[in-house]
Amino acid sequence: MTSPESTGKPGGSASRGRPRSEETRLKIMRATSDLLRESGMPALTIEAVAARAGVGKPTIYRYWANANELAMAALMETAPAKPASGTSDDALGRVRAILYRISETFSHATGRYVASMLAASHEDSEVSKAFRSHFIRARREEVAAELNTARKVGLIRKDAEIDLALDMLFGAVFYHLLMNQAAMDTAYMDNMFKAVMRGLEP
Amino acid sequence: MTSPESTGKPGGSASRGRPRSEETRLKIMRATSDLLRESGMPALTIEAVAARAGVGKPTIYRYWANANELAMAALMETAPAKPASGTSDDALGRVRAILYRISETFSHATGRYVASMLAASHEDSEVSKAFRSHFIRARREEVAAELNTARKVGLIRKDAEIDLALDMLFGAVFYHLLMNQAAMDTAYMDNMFKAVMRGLEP
Amino acid sequence: MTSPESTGKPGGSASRGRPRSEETRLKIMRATSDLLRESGMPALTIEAVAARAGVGKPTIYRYWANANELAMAALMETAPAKPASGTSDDALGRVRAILYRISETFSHATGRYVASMLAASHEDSEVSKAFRSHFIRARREEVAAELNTARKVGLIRKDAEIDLALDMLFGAVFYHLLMNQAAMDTAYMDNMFKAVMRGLEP
Amino acid sequence: MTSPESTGKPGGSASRGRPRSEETRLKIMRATSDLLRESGMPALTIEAVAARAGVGKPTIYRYWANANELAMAALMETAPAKPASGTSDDALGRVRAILYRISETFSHATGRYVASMLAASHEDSEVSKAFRSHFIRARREEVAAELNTARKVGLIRKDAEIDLALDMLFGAVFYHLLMNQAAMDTAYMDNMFKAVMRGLEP
DNA sequence: TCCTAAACGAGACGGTACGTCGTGTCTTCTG
DNA sequence: CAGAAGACACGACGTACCGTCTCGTTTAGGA
Repeated sequence: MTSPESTGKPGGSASRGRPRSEETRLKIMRATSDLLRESGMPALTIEAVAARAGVGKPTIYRYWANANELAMAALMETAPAKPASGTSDDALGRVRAILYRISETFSHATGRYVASMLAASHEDSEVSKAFRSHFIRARREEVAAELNTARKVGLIRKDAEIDLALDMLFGAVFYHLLMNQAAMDTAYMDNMFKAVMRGLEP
Repeated sequence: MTSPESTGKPGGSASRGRPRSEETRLKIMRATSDLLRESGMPALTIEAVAARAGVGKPTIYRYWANANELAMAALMETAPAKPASGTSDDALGRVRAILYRISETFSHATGRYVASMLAASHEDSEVSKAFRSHFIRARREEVAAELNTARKVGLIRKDAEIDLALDMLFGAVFYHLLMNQAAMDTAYMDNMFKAVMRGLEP
Repeated sequence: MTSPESTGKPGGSASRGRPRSEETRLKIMRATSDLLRESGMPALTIEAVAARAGVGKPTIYRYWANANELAMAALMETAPAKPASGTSDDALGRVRAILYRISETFSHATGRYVASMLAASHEDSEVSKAFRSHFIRARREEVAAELNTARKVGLIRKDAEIDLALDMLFGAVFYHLLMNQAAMDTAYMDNMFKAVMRGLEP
Repeated sequence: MTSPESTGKPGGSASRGRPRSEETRLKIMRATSDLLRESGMPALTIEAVAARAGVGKPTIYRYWANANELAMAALMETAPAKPASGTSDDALGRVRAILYRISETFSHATGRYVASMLAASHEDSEVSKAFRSHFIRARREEVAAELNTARKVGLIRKDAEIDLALDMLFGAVFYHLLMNQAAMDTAYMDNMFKAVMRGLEP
């Protein structure tokens, strides 16, 4: 999933030669995460990763095209999309929980990098797409599912535009993060959530 | 306003030596904008700017600390916060107009860079703050003023939380830009606006 | 012999990584000599050599520490210690021939640089030592051998101090060069030689 | 004598404007000597001298053309050609004393710089000539005078070539310095002197 | 069981840009 | 007006990484 070059090419010569070592990939990922955590993106040079991982530079280039992709890959492995723990029993409560979690995740050091990279990555490389999907699309669909449930149950209007609601919820969270460099506090989040819901309620 | 080091400072030794040349500063700004427009951020090296502007590298470093600050300064001079033209006569209409304008501005090439840089700039350098202020705070306050007017006139609830509304409006616009790499279309924007307003109306 | 870092070193890790390219070294030497010949020491910048040789600057620094060492290395390769051609059949005649040759060598453009560098180099780097050895020690020992022969044959005193004679012979030649910026003329050289010999003869 | 541009132009406009300050010149000389002593030639930049002397760079350039000339000027003021103290009463003894002194002078740190600069300076600027004259020609003529005296008194041959003898004496001293980076020891010097004299004695 | 092709470490290579330093010239203000 | 202060265009410095290459050395398949 992570490595950009699909390994199994059944057609052709069917993978001759020595296969890529999973251990090597792990060493690289580990070194990358460590460097990111300790010194941030600007210090994340291929050179440094190679030295730290005890790996040749070409080996890294075999897997990823540049430092950015490398960072994305590492962040995806390091910060897995953990499911919302301690779920409430009503759909809207669960939505709120998810938003809380997101707000917190992205307010921490590493999360900040993820946010920057999400905003800055224009290219549509494989890794870039995977990254977006991993960190946004996935959570977005999580919330979308809950809202659909809520709609079915009648908690929100039948003709409520889910997509719009998602833009507003996520938008507010991220914009607040961007502006204030900190997670939303509970009260503010609740207000925001209520305001959006007011626009959706029957 | 733009140059990071205020020139005046009558306190101290009252500006000894040859004063900095405004013309030089302009040449640098011009070269920077040109390079940004033609080839984008990755091509914006101090080296290239110096060559293009016919200026020594140290001169650039005298004014700005790195390529990022340089870019921000240039973008601020180049893309001035033009006031909303063709203003409607009702406050909410004007808000919508402003949001449209923002959405369009940031969907164009240069605007995309501005957005990325806004999201990516962690440091709180002087220039960085000015940049945020120039591109966001200013527009935000423009809208805030309109919403306050609307509140006074009774178009929205007396206890409506303006700040929250601003987060939602701007958040939705930027988040949409980020996700879809394009400006909101008219209909979508109208829906969004209506939804937020529904949360605020009396 | 010339390259400062001996390549062999069988002890240790036995030359890992891509080996240094002899061709590259040659390109650098060639460019250096050319620049020296055409424009002299002040024009011998690492930058210029790199450009001319079609080589990266770091590559040059991998081999030599600074422009001076680079120049020395190139001069050693370019101006090889050619043996005295047309040797006479008596030892003292051969000595005189060698001195002539030295006087001429160091009175030409490149030779002047060599002389300056010999006089100016204080440090005792590897290259610096090799340089001295190449241009002085070697010739000196050539002459020393002849004088020893002469002593055996009885042309000069048994207790003649060869080292002293060498200092006087070479000293006079170089000092004259230094003062007059030109090679000794034949007559003057003969006189000098005779005077020194008078101090040594039986 | 030292400053290349003669200050007192009595003819013409009779020194218009503020006259050059001797104090300024002295500050520059002092700073130059100090820097030379403390950190050597490579550290002797116009920039550093200006800063240390509390003087503007243009002021330095008004007096000297480059760092080399500046150094020469300072060395000439700092290391004055002190006359041979404790003179013996015979001419050859005095010659030997002078040579001793030279050998010692040029074996010390600053002297080494002087020697290098003597050897390396190709250009024939005003200062360069003065420098040579100050450090060599003067001593040379000192010795020449003694040798002429000796010739008159009959200590050396009537037809002895004084110039040649000077080349040999000074040559041996400087060459030895160059090769051994140290002053001649007494015994060696005596031997050398005797050997040259043997070539000259009646 | 060999053969062979790819992965791997190491590091040299041609480059590009960095940020700094020094040069020598200039411009402005102060004494 | 000389002189200090320092901005300026220029150019070289030595360093850091880039991404590619060439080595010698594993490490598995497929022959």
